[in-house]
Amino acid sequence: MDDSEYGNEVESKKLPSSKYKGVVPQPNGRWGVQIYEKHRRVWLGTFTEEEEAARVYDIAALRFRGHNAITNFNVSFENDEDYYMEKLFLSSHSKAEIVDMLRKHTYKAELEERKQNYACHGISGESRELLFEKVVTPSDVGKLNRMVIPKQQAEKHFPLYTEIASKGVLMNFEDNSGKVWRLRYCYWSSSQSYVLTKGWSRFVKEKNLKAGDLVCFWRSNVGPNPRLFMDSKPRDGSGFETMGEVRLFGVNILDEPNRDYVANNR
DNA sequence: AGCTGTGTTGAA
DNA sequence: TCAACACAGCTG
Repeated sequence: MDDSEYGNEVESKKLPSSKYKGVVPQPNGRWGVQIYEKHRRVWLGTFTEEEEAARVYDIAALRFRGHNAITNFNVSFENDEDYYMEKLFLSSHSKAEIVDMLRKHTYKAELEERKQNYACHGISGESRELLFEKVVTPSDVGKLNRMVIPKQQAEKHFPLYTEIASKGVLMNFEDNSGKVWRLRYCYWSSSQSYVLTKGWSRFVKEKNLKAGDLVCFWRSNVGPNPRLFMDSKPRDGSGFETMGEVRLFGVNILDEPNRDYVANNR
């Protein structure tokens, strides 16, 4: 008898199965990773190490299916700050963004960068200076797609010079999850108002902002560059649940309804 | 030329 | 939903 039935893996055409979920063998000995969603396969890249591939699957599973997803390794450090940071990181990126990072092998680096950011600035605002808050009006959250910044606050914190006032400037704000919001800020001479325009309606929609809710603006001068922050607070909060402390743990931030996933082929 | 990732199928 | 298998087509 020949040895084709056993011990001839080297020249055998049969690829070795992986013991890990979502991990499939590649002809060259590397490992592919895939996850399924709605009858469709989402390709997560190829990796040299089988275990690395398995961890990639786990990350995608957490992002796609929430923290109860079946994974290859135990990722259940409830109460662990690193695990919380990772959940926050996952929930503040779209599925497409996470898939992209996994495929490009940049997920770990980007997560670490976010953690560094957190360590430097904190999420609870201890290094942020509150600039001002505004109770949003019905027209701020209506169809005008703009928010008026009270003139006194605008001129104090976000001065615009006449040459560019009408054209406006693009400003980047981070919210408490680390998500960046890019908004146009300009002066409308017709109404003599300072307004946030392009990008504002997206913020309203995603934060589910209602008239009477609060929008807060901060600045941080820690680190190389000054940074701006904005986020919303519901109208009748206890007044204490700002951001940062409680409410961080135990919230199913990964259980949000699914949104945009578009496979990106490149 | 070698590799990745898709097309496809059948099992659970 | 899942992995197995074959290989088209992409990349360098």
